[in-house]
Amino acid sequence: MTPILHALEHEKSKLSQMERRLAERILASPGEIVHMGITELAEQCGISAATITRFCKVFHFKGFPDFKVKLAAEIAHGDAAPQDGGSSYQDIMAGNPLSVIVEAMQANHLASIRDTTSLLDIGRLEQTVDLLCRARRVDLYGMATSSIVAQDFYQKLIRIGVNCTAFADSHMQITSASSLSEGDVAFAISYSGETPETIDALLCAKNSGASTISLTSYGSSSLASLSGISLFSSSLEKGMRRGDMASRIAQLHVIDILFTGMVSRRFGDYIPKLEQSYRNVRQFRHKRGGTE
Amino acid sequence: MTPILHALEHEKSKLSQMERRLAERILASPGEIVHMGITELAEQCGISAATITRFCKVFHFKGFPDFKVKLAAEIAHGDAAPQDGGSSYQDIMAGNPLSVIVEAMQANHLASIRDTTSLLDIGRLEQTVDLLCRARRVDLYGMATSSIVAQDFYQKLIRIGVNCTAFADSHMQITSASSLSEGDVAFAISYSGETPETIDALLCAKNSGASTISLTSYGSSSLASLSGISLFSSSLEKGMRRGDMASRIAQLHVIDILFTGMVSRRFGDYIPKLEQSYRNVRQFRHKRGGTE
DNA sequence: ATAAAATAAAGAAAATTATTTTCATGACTA
DNA sequence: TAGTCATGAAAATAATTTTCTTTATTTTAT
Repeated sequence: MTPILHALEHEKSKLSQMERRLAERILASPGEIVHMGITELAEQCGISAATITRFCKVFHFKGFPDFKVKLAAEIAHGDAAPQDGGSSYQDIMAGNPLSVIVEAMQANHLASIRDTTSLLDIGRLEQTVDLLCRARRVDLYGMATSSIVAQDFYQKLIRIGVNCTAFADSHMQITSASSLSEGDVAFAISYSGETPETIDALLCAKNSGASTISLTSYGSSSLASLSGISLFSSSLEKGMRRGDMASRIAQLHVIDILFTGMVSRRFGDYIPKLEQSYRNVRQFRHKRGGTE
Repeated sequence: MTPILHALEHEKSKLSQMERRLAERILASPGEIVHMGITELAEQCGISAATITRFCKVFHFKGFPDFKVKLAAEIAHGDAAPQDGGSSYQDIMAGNPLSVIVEAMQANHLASIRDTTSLLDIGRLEQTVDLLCRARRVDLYGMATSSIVAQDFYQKLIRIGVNCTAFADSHMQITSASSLSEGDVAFAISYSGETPETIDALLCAKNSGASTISLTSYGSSSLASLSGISLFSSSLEKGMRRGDMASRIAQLHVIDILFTGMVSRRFGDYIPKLEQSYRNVRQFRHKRGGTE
């Protein structure tokens, strides 16, 4: 199932009555929805158009048309792409031979990258790249698995001379967040979007006047709601226990896009720094001569 | 090419000037179009919105929104699509619009995962899983980008109670390697396979009697040659400057396979520990209650 | 060959339609 | 009993489509 539909299914229980009715209608025949206007859909569900718009915002779409386009892209995925096991996530069970695991893992990771790409909102990416390029200082927040992603981004950013930090320690995150100010950027990464430490840090950064960006798995989450720009990677089905594997790869995929976007935008500034950083590492090593 | 885009390409010559300009804009980056309003697109092409609507009708769509939804569905089909085996890596250039970067990045990452999977040697993977499951102690070595991968593996391994370390500091790596002995495993990760610090650490581990495993980009490298088991991720074409992006994702892909292989093999031992580790994190958080 | 008529292309403005926001109401909750 | 929440109605806004007009191009009749 596609991330959007999956998210609907998953969050259905948390929705209000009318919203649930809408969710059910969408799940019943997603293919129809994409060719409908908001009014038509509202009538069919016996609800108001306003509710539909609100519903779309809950799921972080810009509005109903945006929802339609993204949904259309995803359902298209679903019934195509059978060349690598389809884009559905495979659960990995006990006692499977390694060859099965390899296949399943490949299917998962491929699906996760594809799904993430189709969820991406170019406009938001642009904004994010913009903020990051301009930022006086960038704070990266993430715990556990997400701290890996944060550190990865950190390594990239310092190579192009962006003033940034990535603390794995939650106290340091807060401390750093408190000292941000306008023109700074706080970037929070979380698989669930509910990691308290990360939420706290982002809130703190927001209060300090920094721009806030989140990268979470798709679906409504606290972190996404309270951040200025919310970016998403694809989420996995419930049954899949270790969803953070694919998620982490999907998040790195987004990070790579952001970073490349930055470099591409400010080629002249960044590339020399990047080259220099590579050169310095090599040079230093040669000088040292492998001893020590 | 998708039917819609193909049709545009084909009929382009028969269209009028302004319509051709529009068709070209759409063909240039179809992915962007679906997220645009008619007005925005009109401006970008220097034509009027009316022309766009007319254009859509020529191609038998109900209107522009209808066109967008259909196009979105179609490019979703096509965007992955290197099932022809031609999994070629795209170079990412300066000044590219983000939509192009997104597509290129997706192509790269998908290709890199596919290629890596096909390079994998199941036998070696089995051996590796075996060694890791039995190991008294596991050392993970990796510098810079590869240290991210090492830390990721570290986080996974400690969750299932494997006694392991992942130092980013090269002195600590050596120190730790020196204290290994038979029955221990040293796992070295490096994109180039030539990182001196990592090579030193692995050599040291080998001298101490530990089993040695390397994970590098495909090709002959010092690290691969001197390790007991050498695993490979896909290597990129020369032209691609920042190959470490895709490489890192490919390496994580391998790590995921190894880890899942371990869990799958010793399901009874590992799963309870894994569950416990998740539970503890949650529980601890609740106790704390979000204060502090 | 040239002027008038016809046709086609394209934009501007008007009309329409779709979507979003605001506001008011009633229902449920603490 | 105040307060929050869900919801729809209506107002506001935005997007799209249609109509109308202009301009350029081609055709045709002289």
